[in-house]
Amino acid sequence: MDASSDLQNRVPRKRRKMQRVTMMDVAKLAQVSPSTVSLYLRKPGAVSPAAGQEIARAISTLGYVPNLVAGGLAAASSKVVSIIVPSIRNAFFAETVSTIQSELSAEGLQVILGHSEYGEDQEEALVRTALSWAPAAVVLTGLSHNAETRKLLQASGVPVVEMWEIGGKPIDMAVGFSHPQVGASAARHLLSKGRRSLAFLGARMQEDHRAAKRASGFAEETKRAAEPATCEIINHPGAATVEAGSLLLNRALRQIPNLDGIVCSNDLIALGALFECQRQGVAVPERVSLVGFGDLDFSASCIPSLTTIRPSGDLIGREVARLILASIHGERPEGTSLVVDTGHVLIERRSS
Amino acid sequence: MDASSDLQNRVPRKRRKMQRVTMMDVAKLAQVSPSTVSLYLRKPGAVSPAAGQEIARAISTLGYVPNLVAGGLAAASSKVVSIIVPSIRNAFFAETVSTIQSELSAEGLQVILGHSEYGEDQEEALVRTALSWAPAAVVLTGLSHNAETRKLLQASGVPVVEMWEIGGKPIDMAVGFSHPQVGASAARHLLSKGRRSLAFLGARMQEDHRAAKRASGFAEETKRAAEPATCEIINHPGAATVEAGSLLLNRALRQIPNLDGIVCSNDLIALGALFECQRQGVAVPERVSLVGFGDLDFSASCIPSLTTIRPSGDLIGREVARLILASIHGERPEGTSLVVDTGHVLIERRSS
DNA sequence: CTGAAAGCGCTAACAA
DNA sequence: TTGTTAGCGCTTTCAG
Repeated sequence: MDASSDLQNRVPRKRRKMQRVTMMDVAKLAQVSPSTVSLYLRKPGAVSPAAGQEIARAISTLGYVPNLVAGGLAAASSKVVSIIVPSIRNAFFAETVSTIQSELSAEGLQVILGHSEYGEDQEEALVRTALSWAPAAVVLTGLSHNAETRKLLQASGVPVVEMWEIGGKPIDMAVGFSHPQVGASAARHLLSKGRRSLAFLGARMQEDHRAAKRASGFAEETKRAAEPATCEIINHPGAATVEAGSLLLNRALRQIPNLDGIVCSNDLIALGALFECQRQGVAVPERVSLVGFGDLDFSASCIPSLTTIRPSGDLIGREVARLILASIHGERPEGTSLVVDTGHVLIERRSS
Repeated sequence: MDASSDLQNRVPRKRRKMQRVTMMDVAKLAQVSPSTVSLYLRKPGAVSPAAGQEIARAISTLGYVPNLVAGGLAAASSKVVSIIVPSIRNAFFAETVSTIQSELSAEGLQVILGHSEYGEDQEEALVRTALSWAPAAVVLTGLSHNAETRKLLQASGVPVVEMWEIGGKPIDMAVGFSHPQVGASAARHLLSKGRRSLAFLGARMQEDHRAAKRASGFAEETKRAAEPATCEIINHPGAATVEAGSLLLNRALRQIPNLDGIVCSNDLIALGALFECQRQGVAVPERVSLVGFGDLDFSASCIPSLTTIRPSGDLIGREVARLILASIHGERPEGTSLVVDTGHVLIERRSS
């Protein structure tokens, strides 16, 4: 009897749409109104201790799980933050995403992830779906986006953080560092070591604008050098992998007879170049100095250890999270800049 | 003038009240009812061409973006798939997540990401929030979860896929391979090379149950060998990094005098071990054979190239996506097993 | 094929 | 502090 009546009113006829426990159920059991439960959930201190206790009990006996979808609709802004990166497989972005996720989940925010594969139109599509979640914030990678993307975001009024790059006009906020400056630092380092025939080995630079900027910053600085030095930029159209590093090194060796200094657009490429040098009998750093970018896991351990530039994806992630939380809490400081420069550090090791 | 008006409409005073374009607006402009628009959006073929055209025009002139939050609430199931991995920084999971994301986004599903840092209670919390999105599916890593997690998931009725491991009873569906078998394959390979003093170098095995299973599969197989062979398992409590590989190798060298065969619980550790061998003057493969796991980017390029076992995170991702889509479309084949074994392949290279 | 109507579960004024 | 009252924007019967 009891069971069947229960069944009837909880299981709507057709779709066995699973009798989810709602806030209403909690309210009934706790003998308060639904809005009190809602209030309790959002600001536990705002309800009387007695009521709070009842509600807490009801929640746990019923196994209530709040429905964030409904909450998001009612509040006109869901608790999701959409992050769009070129690729999650990339260790840099994985680190940043991971950090952002940790920081935001502590505040009850969820992370929705998308990857654009370095395509601006892909990115636009992702922004579109992102926006359809009425997100609390959107995080993009870099400052290069197509016009439509910028327009959509601007029109939405949602806080936007562009990360991993500064030096242009952000849509809203930006956290990162200057890529040309990274290239310049690398160039200065090699020049200071007396290297004069330089090469920049990059991958996918037709799409990866940030890598391209590191390359051009490098080239500029070389031109500006006190002593005359030459510099060539070599691009591998495919992904930035260890394998690409090997290929690029061989091309550089062929194209530049006196090659004595190399900057790679990231440490994976540098590792490949290092392995290839070993294979070709090119002594590092005696004959050729090598500088990477990223300070990945292996960079300190490889042989010789790799001189590299650390951008700190972790710090970027933390700052992104901080800006997002400030925006959400309405604490966007008027006076303070909404562009955060996380800088970069050149870590000198054996390879140079 | 222009700037100030721009500012005004971009930064609403306090709460972003924002007049979003709704389906209603589209309906009005297209002179049809909202439900027709809704129908058109879900099954364009089901409305008359004339109406369809009007609606399409209205959508584009208005710049309408559907609100998935509202849709999810009404449909009682949102278009999100929640994926919970131990860590996104881990290249294996990054690859799988990336693949799942690509496959699902083609079907209009979003991916929400969480990482448990190898903690079962953390995982439970993530499952709780995941469920509060009324997700279309939930993806977990591995088969080890606490009782509460299993209960929550089971009670929810949401399709669940456990990935990267099979060999136990899944909550619902599972895609992966047997870790003990991976360990056994590695053991057989080394034994076949005449190696008799073996070591398994692993990291974080107190939490990473899958690595621990590879280790025990390895140990079992060694015991079972025709010729007598010894095997030690050495664990590094911290994360599985290149650095850890170096440390572990040194410990192994110290503990096992005649050490001649090593299996690492992943390629990062193997790379660190390789570097350390080079530093210590231990010839690979002459004195010690080395086998990794994962077939990461660098494994084919390093010196000597690394013998490793490829689990194919990509294939796992594709299968996970396939099962999810089948579940959602209600095509779960009764007869077919809901456990997919993606197997593993030993790739023999120079290090053994 | 199209439209009217009834919510989905929750939040946020506002009133009490 | 608590309860009442409206929706949030969409999907989904069910009629027409």
